[in-house]
Amino acid sequence: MNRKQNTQTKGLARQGITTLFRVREQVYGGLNEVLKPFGLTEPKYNVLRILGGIGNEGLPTLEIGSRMITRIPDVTRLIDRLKADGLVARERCPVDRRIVRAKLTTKGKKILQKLDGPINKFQLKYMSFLTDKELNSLIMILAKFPK
Amino acid sequence: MNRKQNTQTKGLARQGITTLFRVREQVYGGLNEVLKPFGLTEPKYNVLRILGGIGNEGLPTLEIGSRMITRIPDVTRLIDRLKADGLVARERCPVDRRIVRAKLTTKGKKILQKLDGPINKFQLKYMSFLTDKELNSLIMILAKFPK
DNA sequence: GGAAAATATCTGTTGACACAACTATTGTTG
DNA sequence: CAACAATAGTTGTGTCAACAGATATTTTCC
Repeated sequence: MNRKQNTQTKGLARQGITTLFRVREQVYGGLNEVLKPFGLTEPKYNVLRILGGIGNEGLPTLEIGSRMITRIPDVTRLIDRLKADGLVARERCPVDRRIVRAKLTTKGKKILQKLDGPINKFQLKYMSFLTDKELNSLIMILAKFPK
Repeated sequence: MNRKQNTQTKGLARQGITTLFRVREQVYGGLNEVLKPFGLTEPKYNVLRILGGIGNEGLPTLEIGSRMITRIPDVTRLIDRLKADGLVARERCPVDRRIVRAKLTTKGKKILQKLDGPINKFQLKYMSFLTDKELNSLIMILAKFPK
């Protein structure tokens, strides 16, 4: 009986992980479709959203990296690309000259605003498969995983 | 009240997606750590697992692609790499010469066997944060999303 | 105050991914 | 049965990601 339980739990664990991966892939694809017409990818959008959520003073490179959902080891060149797109600007901190802060340009702020509607629509669309109760459960259950 | 509800749901939808992404990232990272000592990545392992789950006759390239969890547009070169590792073999179907089947080599089968323990351990480790009931709920809720 | 450690970022390089165009083979249809 | 469409894979090309090592600046500790 103990063995049976264990076998069952094993199967469930596998199934849980597989389903988690599959659904994430689905939602991730949907997000990238929303972003594509704007010339953005998920990691790029991630940075913009992080910078949009704070004040006008910007954030140091590593701080951006640590706040990202998708772990990216090379934030420098991700920001290089955003800079090439004209969406962020860089400035070296005068107090501690090791630090480089990135902040949104006007163009970056505008694109975030323009994304607001489509992103909201996307979020509601993909979560519409769940009732509010299920959505709450999902969040609660996923919150049990350690950061 | 309707507006309030709506705003709340919006926030929940955002939170649900963010948490989903974050947890997947965590688990995905854990999986890749298990695979790394074996010279594998998640997509590579994914292919091996798919080929291991069927008989000895192998599967056509596109069929492998459609069964993968992570959507990969370029299965050909993924299999190229697995072939270079000596883990899969290719053979052109004599009946329909458009089709190329990939199948596990002995080395590929062996590495899957060697992975069996570590992968099981990994799965149980990451799902140990949940009770069986929560794990069941998670699977049930995630199953509501369309394929 | 100067050497060593720590911090913050950048660069080089290699391999992997993404999108599109291309080839080869088979199926369909007038 | 010839032409066109459909199917199955492959290849070309540019971009991106991953890992390691290098650089610049500040902090720490004798």
